[in-house]
Amino acid sequence: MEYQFRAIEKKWQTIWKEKKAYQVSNESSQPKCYVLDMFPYPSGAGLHVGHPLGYIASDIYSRFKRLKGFNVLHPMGYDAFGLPAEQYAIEHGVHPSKSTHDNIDNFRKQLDNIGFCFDWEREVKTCDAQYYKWTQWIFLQLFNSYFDKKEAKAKTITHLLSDFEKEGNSKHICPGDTSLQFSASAWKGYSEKEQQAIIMQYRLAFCGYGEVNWCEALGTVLANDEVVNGLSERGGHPVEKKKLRQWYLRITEYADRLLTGLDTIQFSDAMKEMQSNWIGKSFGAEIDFSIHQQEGTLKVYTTRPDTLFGVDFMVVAPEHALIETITPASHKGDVEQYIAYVKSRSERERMAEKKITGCFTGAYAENPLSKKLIPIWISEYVLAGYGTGAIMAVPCGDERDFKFAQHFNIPITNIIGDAFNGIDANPTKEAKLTNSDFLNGIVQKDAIAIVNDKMETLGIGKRKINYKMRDAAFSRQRYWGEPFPIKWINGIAYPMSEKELPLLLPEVDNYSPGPEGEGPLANIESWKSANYETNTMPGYAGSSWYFIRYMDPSNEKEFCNRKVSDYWGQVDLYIGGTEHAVGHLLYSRMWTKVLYDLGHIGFDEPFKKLLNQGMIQGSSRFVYRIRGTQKYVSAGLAAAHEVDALHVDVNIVDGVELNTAAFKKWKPDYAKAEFILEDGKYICGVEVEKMSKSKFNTVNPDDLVERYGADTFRMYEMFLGPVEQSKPWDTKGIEGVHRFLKKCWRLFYDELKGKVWNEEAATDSELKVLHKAIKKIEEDTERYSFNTAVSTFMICVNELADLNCHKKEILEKLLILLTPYAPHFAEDLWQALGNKSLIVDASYPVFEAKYVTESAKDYPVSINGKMRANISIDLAASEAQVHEIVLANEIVKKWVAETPIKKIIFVKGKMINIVI
RNA sequence: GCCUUGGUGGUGGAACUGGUAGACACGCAGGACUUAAAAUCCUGUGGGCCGCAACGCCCGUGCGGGUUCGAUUCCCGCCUGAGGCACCA
Repeated sequence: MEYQFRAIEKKWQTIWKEKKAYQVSNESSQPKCYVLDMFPYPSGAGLHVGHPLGYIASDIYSRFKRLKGFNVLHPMGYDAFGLPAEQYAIEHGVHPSKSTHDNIDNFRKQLDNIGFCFDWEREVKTCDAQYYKWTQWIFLQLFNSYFDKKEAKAKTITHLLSDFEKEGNSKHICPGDTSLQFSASAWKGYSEKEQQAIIMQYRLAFCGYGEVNWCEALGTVLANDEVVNGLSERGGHPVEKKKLRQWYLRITEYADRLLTGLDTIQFSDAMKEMQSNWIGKSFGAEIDFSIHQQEGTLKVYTTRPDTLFGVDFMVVAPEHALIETITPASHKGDVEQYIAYVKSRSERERMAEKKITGCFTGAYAENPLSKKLIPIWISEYVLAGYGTGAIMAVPCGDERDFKFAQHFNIPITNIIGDAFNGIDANPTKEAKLTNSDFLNGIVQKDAIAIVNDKMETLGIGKRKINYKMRDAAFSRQRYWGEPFPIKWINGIAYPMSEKELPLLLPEVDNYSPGPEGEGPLANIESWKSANYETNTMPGYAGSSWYFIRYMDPSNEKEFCNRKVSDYWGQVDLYIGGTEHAVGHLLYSRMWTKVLYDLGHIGFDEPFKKLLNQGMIQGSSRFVYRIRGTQKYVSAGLAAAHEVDALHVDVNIVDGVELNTAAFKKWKPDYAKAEFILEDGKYICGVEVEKMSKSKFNTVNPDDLVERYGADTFRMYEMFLGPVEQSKPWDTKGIEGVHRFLKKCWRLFYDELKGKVWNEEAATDSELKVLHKAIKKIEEDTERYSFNTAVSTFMICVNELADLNCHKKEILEKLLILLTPYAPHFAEDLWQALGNKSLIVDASYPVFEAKYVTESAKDYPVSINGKMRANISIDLAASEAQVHEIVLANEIVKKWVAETPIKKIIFVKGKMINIVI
């Protein structure tokens, strides 16, 4: 009987479904284990081979834990709101809800194909009203809360208001405007509008103004992804910065807790490093520079107040408010021209730029200590969003400042003596200061406190802790997202009541943007007249709390019952890619902390352990559009033109040759494409990069499952390499895994004889093979080393085949070991062996050391670190005996010869090294 | 540019805490079975050198240094691939 994988897999998938084999209860006497995948965005491209990598890993771990006696929660759902569905709607006129649900159906089919043990009764879709009702509810919690600095936690606004009534805001520094101060009586005297404007400055979800990528020609705001080289990806129109009203989350208030919380969770060091760099806590000072012969001060933030006497120029961000007032008429033209140039550039371009650009404002600041006049420049490398949007430049100590000074011939003051060589800046803190008045002779790092004290005494500056992280923009001028439960009346944002939720996303027939940069909802009469907010929430809203909803997915009264969330608690294992390091993984941590602070849940970190699956990379194909035209030039000729490389769907490319007819049909934008061919062909560019729908380089797993079966596919994805490691997708090698399963099958069945397993008692050598495998596979699974577990299975089966072992006693245990990896295969043979219950309900075999103990070890013997011989020595032998045995060995004698032995290193159970 | 991370045979990878580099596979070559193919099985397979062979020797984990009895593993410098950089998710 042959291994009929397709029949077996279909059969067991049906039975599992009928028996509800993977349904999980919220009540159990067993210990709980919550294993979670980052849920997918259901793209039109369907599931690609990169998705299942993490899902297979989590599935293996879940099944393993279940076999080990845990009550395992392992759910799946869809992150279903987002830009691509809307894009698709604009291009094809299909309602995002329809395309999203079609995509979800397709995803579900593909997932089911692979045999995951998800409890589908807990499925969540972020675009379902019954789900986003609670996303809106959490938004209201954020809107109705502020961050109390003394208690370092979120509290409801009512606390704040009662304090305002009693004592104004003396106890509550305003996070939105630190200079804001008012008394109780002033507070009572404010109009409602004024009061609401102040409260807004405290809310954790608040409204403000921010810059967006604005495309005038399309009349819409574009995502960074939709902008290529300053032009819109659709149509190639110019894009510039525009200020719009936006919602934000005041995540900066949580900066410290997000930082310290990292110590309590098991994320990789790299991940923690990334998050803490993103938060970017720094200790520095804010210093006020007065403007020469003018009103006003220029406030800068610096981490190096010790270098204050070395300031040779100031640089302000092109967006800085002061520019307007300080620039004399003589310089206005140049300044305006420079600002216009910067407006066309993305933040990324500005930061990555190697070319030095800038413009002198014509104004001067005064050094608050030395009174020296300092020219004020504008440059794109200073960003408005960080610090005060202005820096003091110290060329001798900072590389970027140094290059800037050189480029614009600004004289450099040396304040670090010999430590500055005039060729490179030296960012040291260890040099003794020179040219620095009262600081001369003091080591820089010690001077920091001295300068800070002095400035605080003189009132020209003060110590300041700063964060690189900014508040998170939380609104989109789009249709396909959660509506805000907010009504605008007389310019005041009023929250809707919980009873009015969900505020349903209305149907529209046209997804084009509204007037003045508003979202499509602004085009709906009834929506506008009801005064609803016209923005929608961003993609990450729904994904910031979905892990909680899985615990209690159909609760209509609460986002999650407290008893239930207390039972499941933190996610024990969370698997997903590092690309979410500073987005989703920070937002969801913040939401969890807010919900915890407000008493809705009992844990303040969502994920106890994070495993970062590597990216399965795709092999992308590119076409090259000559800038500003609809001409596409073949890869080999692209160098001769100024071109933009655009991703093209790998499925309309044969190898590297583009199917030009399919390309024209692919997107309406390309319908009028003209091609410049080489040798009659259009050759595409190739690059290995992240597999993603937006790069059109996805490969579908269905064909592989069809050809080799789900179990082979599962094991192959694991066998590819460590789950944390990124690798480009390649199907070669899948045969080997398939052969392994067939070989394993033959331990049970012979093609001619049929069943070959027997009831004979196992021999010592068979038990040794089994128990070696139990130990290694259990350890490997526990430490997520699934690739080496797969090779251990191979070794085990190879050895059992060599021993001609067909004994049920051995094989039955092997099947349990194999269950997490190849569930259909294991289930089928388990039942064939006569078991009545499902194999997922079996218990994991227990390793017994007595079967694998060895009495001797083949020691590698090296001479001066080079391996020369292998000598088998009894493990009980004493060190002296070992020396004797080794020195008596012929090969050792030959190498040592007459040379005196300096020492012999003996590591018991490991190796022997003779030093001569 | 900044942050993070990787680089080991023809290929994917193994070597878990500094202790036999290349497990397990793929591919390739040769062979068995077969009318043939598929499937299956067996043998070999990092590079080089000496040799009929056995055996043996040298080199070898991106590159250049260092620490150590011993380095794929630790340290310093460099080259290079990937992910992220705040509106893709």
